Amino acid sequence: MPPPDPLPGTAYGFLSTYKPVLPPRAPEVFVEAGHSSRADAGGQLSNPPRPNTPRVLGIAIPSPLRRLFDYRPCREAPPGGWQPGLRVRVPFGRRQLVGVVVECRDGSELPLADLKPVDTCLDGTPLPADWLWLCRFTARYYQHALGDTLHQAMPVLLRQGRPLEARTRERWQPTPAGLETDPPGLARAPRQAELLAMLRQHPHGLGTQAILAQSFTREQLRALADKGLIGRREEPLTAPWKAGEPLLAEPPLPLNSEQATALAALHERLDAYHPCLLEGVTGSGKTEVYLQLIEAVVGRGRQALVLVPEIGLTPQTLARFRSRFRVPVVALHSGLTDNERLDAWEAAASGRAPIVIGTRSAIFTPLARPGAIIVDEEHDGSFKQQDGLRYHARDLAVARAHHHGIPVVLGSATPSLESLARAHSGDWRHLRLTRRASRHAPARLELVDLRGRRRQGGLIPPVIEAIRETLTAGHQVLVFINRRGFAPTLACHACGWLAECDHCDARMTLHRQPPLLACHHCDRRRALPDVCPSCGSGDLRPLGSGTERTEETLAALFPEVPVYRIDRDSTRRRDAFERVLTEVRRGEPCLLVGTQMLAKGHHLPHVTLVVVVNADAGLYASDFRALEQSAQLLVQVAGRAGRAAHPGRVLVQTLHGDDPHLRRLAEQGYAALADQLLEERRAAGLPPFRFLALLRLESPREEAVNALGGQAADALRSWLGERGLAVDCLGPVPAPMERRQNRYHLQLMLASSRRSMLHEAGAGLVAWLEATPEARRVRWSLDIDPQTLA
DNA sequence: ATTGCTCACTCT
DNA sequence: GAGTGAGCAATG
Repeated sequence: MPPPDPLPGTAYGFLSTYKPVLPPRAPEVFVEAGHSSRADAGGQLSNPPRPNTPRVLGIAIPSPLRRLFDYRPCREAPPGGWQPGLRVRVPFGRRQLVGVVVECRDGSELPLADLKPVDTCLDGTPLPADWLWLCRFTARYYQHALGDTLHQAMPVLLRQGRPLEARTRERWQPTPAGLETDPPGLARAPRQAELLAMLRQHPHGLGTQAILAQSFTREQLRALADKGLIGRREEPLTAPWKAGEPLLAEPPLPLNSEQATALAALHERLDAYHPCLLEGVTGSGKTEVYLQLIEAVVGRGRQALVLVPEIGLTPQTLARFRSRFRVPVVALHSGLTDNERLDAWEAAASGRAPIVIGTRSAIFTPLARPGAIIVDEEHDGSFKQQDGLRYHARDLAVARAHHHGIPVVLGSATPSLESLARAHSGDWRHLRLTRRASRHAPARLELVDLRGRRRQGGLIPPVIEAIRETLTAGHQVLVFINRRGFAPTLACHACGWLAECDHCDARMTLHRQPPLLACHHCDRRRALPDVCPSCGSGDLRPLGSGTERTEETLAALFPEVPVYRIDRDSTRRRDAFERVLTEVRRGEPCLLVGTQMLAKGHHLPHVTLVVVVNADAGLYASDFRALEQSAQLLVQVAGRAGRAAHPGRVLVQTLHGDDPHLRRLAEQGYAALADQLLEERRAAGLPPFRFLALLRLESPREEAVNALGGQAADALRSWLGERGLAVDCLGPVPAPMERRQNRYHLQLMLASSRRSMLHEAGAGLVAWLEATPEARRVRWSLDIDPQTLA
């Protein structure tokens, strides 16, 4: 029986039965461990079951090739027999690669004699089945090569063939002989006697690192061990938590009635697939609901996986989880070494780590006893990978929860329209938290009309006045401006010349620290010209404002108050950002100028005024998600204001103060705007009411992309017609920024209200591209459910 | 993706 | 005639 559709009506479920149409492939024959093999067929009951010995292994190779390669098993079979999920070292062309067994069969399209044997099997037991399932699902859903998917979903050390085993740490403790009074053999060894005395104070033993830190030596340890006075024990780095031991290190916070209702709803179904949208305004206590859900899940001996946006895995977030629980909280973030990452993966896979928290790629962490998946700030764009394997971790979380039959909670103050549509339709449970802990209603957005006003560093006089009042009252001000650098570009006032990048269809951003022109699309840099390169005039002026210019203006206007700038340029040093935040949390009046790095996640309790320098930048972008994303960002920024005892103000500068969308957001809030945007999306036939796939083509040669784009569109259209597929094919059209890094970008859009048809069309298109010689000279990629059309 | 091969073209 | 680089086919 096929599994129920995890996303009813919009079907991920069809993937479980879907077979690509082109190119023809041998049917997947899946021989599970312990089943049918010729060796077993004639086996006698009295014999122990012989390990499964297939004649052919279908192996996924780390390469972009969308097919398996067949090998013969090596002489030495792994202890449990040949099974999908085993890593093998294989000869591939002139190289040796680490691949993964995906199929165990008895036949091949090729004569068996033409197959090379596997070199060695690297695993005693297969990599976790849940992980393999997720990778296979991902490869099919995103139409990506399975070998590459598996490769990317593995920690680096596993890719290199390192065994998957728990790293251990040595612990030393006294033996019974060492515990007796006056053990022999130490009369002339005072340091050894001291070391033994120290170890006798620690009945559970001490780690080698701790002992060496006390300036004892390995020789002394070895000498005591040789005398039989101390013994060595290996223990895993992450200690297992045993059911029944106390789980919490500190008591849970009391819940308000909304939180209690939400938590009760989650408790109702902990043993089944249960997708929930937790829509909670900033400061309404979503995290506490997560923590108490995790408590219940771990209390039942299961594991919880928490996904957070890239920017959200801060030391504070982690500290909150770690201080609540006595059990280990394993964090997966970009700062880990390869060894640490492997340890974390192993701890999750073995079940020793009850709580795993990480960013996008953490969705591929195997879990021995999955109990719940939580996606915090589910609307955040960083959950979608934007190159290579273009997966969406939130969507995979839902598919994975369905596979495991466990709850999945998607939390946000500003849910994506996709998730809202599912919640509205009743497919997902909709839980709401509307009350802030601080009693104040969330700050309203006040629109401030920029038209015809003199601006200083992007700010108009009444706004500067409001900043002055707030600082005078002893509070902090956050100025949000989504543009790095000093000014968006440099212009010649004599001839109208603008600083443009040679390699992209984009203006170069003017920076002052250090002074240069930089392209934010290709990282190309140029020295500042003294005179206009076009007409020789000296009248070159910055056009518009970025963070540096606003910082400079504010520093000049308010010399008595510190101004902190937070953007990618100012926080390049690892801890710079954290240092500023620590300083800001002390509560002295100050000005914060920053990009969206500041808008997300950070608690800034002393900020009572938020200024948005220009709301229009994102609002009128051509992308169909621009409005949704701008609204989410504005609400997130506004959420920084007035979290403490003071209600906050949010001033939003705009040239379009009468824009109906912006008005609706300001007057009625995000949910009201979201409802309207959903209606507009429905009318326009856009997601979440129809599904998109975007073929991107890219080449240094403009003619090559244009020719291929036209051919692909023609081939696809006639193919769609033949098969009677209800899929629209739009384009080819140049990408919004056609030339980037001297490469030309073209795209072809596929749209359908039926996921299965879209998927079939995508598979057909990929097959055509793989069979078309011209496509080899153009870089192409198919983006399923594209997040942006850029 | 990576490798090795062929063919054409340059420099000595 | 050796040296180099673009284009291409194969990878089990």
